[in-house]
Amino acid sequence: MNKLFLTKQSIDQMSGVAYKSIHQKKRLLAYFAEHGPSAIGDLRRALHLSVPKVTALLNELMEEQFVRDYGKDNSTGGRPPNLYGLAAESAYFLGVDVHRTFVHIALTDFQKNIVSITEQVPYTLANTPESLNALCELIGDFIAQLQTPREKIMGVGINLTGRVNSATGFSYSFFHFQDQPLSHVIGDKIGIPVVVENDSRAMAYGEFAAGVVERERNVLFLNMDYGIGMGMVLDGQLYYGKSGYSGEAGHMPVFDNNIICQCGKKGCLETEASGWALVERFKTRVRNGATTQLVQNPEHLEAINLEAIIQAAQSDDVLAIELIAEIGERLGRGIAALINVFNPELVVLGGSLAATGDYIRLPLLSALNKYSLSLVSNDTELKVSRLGNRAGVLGACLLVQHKFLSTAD
Amino acid sequence: MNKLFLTKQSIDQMSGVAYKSIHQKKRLLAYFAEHGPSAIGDLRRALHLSVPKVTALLNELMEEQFVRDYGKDNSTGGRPPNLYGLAAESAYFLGVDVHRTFVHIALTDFQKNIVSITEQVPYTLANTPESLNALCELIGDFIAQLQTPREKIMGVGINLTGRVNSATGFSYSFFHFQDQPLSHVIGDKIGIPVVVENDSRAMAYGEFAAGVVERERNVLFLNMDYGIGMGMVLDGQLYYGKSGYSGEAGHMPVFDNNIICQCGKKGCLETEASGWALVERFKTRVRNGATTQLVQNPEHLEAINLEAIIQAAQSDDVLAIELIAEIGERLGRGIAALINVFNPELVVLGGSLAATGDYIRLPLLSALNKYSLSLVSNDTELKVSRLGNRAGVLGACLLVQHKFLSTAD
DNA sequence: CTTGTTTTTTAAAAATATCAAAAAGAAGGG
DNA sequence: CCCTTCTTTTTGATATTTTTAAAAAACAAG
Repeated sequence: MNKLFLTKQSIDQMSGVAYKSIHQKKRLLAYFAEHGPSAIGDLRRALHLSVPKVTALLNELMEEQFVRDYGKDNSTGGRPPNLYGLAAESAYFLGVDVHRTFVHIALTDFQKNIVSITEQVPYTLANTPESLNALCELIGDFIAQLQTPREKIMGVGINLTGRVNSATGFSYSFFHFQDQPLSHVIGDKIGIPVVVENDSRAMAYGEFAAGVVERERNVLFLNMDYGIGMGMVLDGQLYYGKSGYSGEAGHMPVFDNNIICQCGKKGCLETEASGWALVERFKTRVRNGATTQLVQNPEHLEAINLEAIIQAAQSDDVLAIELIAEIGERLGRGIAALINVFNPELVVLGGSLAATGDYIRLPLLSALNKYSLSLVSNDTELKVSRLGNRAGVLGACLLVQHKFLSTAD
Repeated sequence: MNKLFLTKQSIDQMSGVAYKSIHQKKRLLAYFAEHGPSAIGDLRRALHLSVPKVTALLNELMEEQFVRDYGKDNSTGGRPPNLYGLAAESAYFLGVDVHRTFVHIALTDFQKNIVSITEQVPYTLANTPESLNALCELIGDFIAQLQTPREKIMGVGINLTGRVNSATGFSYSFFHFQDQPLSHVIGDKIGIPVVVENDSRAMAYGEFAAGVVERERNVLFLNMDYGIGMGMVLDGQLYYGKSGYSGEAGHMPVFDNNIICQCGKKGCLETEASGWALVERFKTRVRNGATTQLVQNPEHLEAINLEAIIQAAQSDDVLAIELIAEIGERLGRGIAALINVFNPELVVLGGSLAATGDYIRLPLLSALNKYSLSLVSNDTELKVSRLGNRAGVLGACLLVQHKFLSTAD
């Protein structure tokens, strides 16, 4: 039954009609994945095929269980068309969102529903083979506990921070121990094809495919955490750059300060407009006598970390709100630069700092008006992530689904 | 004969096979345009068609004069394959590169050769109907003087500065007098389909399709003139953004100065790293007593303009070279930001300032090392435009050709 | 000149589109 | 409430297009 998902080698050995048939079926499924259940007429127009041909393809796909009849659509005057769509339980996709101290793992069905999810599984990310093994075990455990039969899981998507080239399957910042691509290494261990992806890009895709993005085709997604990452959807496609290192917005040199960034350079956006900068500024203010819910004794600043500050802001801590606004204002300068360059329809604020909602969004918005060309920024909406901390793990699942239905070859 | 180039309306009325046949033929021609003369076997693989089908299509295209037999390729051991390619004289494309005080006009054949070109035609760009009429007359004069029959000119590409949406045909900064798109307005006047495009984007496409770009698929093109514009080729496609306003790199807020930019904001890249900034700094230095070939009397600074400074640098004027290096250094900061975001394979330096070659390129390069993540900038090459001041006009021609062969619908 | 290799042509087989007919509702009238 | 008419979708038979597979052709090398 799993005849649709093939390796690149087998494509060359395939006969012309076999290739064509698979290509057409994938295009049908991809159309369903993007547009939901559809009538034969729509499919015909979109794929430039005849009605009988589409009917035949759909019948085969229904035989293969990938497609299901979704009943009648509302009539437009005459006979109502039949709707066909993906059969939710015919294929599943697993996503793993790896953070420094925990992972999220989720399984989605063919209809993009979350079937099973475990969040905040304790895990320590380190660039060691042991850490990689531990990750594979966590994935194995998750699969073992599922109701879903293993062979129905068509792929596993894994998000990692740092430099990842999802086309080749290589991760350079983490787990780069072998000559083989990491995706193959893990894929061999767990026996399911693997796609590795950069975390911010996966989050961007999550919001794009199932989040706050509606019809927009040019979207910037800001992953605001301790650092600042960015995922970009341009002309409806995830953008990678030459070797998957795009989106390092946090290291744009936009300030004239002397703060040394993690990357070793000075003046990076991150040095003044990131979770890291927020924590530093918070500590400095407390040391200088500012009061906050978070700490009573200015000698003991251990309790101050990013999550704590975000929580404090949500409980109306004045200092937290004030400093988050400052961060938003500075971030606005960086985003203004990006808007001038990309002319996007939408900028999505994501990552842990996005949980502060309008506390960060509104100062950012006013900075945008200050720094970006008004004509350009009038084109651009600014929204807060809808998926929140599930953006990554959902993005991983959906990205695997997308890759399996892609006809790029 | 001109059956391949159709309006969008007629596509819907077309029968399925007619559409398919045109689609396939266009794909063949587009393949030739990109890869040059090719053998049937290559075409078969690239288009996923059978050999007899490709043969039949080629025969029709040869009948229609678009394709020509280019003789035998070198044998790989057995029978040598026949090469087919575009017939240079079967279709022509006209490009018009509009500057403030002059225009370049050129005609290219189907093989991307320049058939005829007139450069620096005096013309005054103003946002008035008269100026638009004058432009149309210049185009008409150019066509009248050609040997090429008018009906073989498949399209006219026109580059304008400012905000241009080439998909809809609207230009907003210039000639926006009617509700109709500008491309239709001009097209009706001269009787040939028109494509309007932003100048920097057209230049970027020129370098991409026939200039310094070889196999790179992610390329940033800097148009360094009085202002700083940018055209972007991402994943092998020109990037437009939501409404064709992308690439405003000159207005990224990266400096903390108080110089007010043309756009009304402060701190724009252009305020310190553009031809405009170069002229201002040059004047200031001369007023403060610096010596230069350009002026003897510091009271008379009229002779100082961008072209003069560039020429002075080329004749080894120390002040010019020094200030150009300064501009390059500052521009490096902006480009570093872009490289961090785009992870491109190549950044092309174009526009009039590019004529200074290594005088601007080398300081820029060292600034890049200072400001961008080394891993990212190691991926990126920095080259000077090959087409020089012909990038725009050639880009206009090639972009029209590209649009006419596109199967996007 | 023969043999080996690769490309091109050809004719039979398969796949696909077209067009006409049938089916499935919706709307309106008796 | 049922029947007729209207509209649109779906099906089926036929015509067309496309692929397949086998034969022929073109050239290189021995």
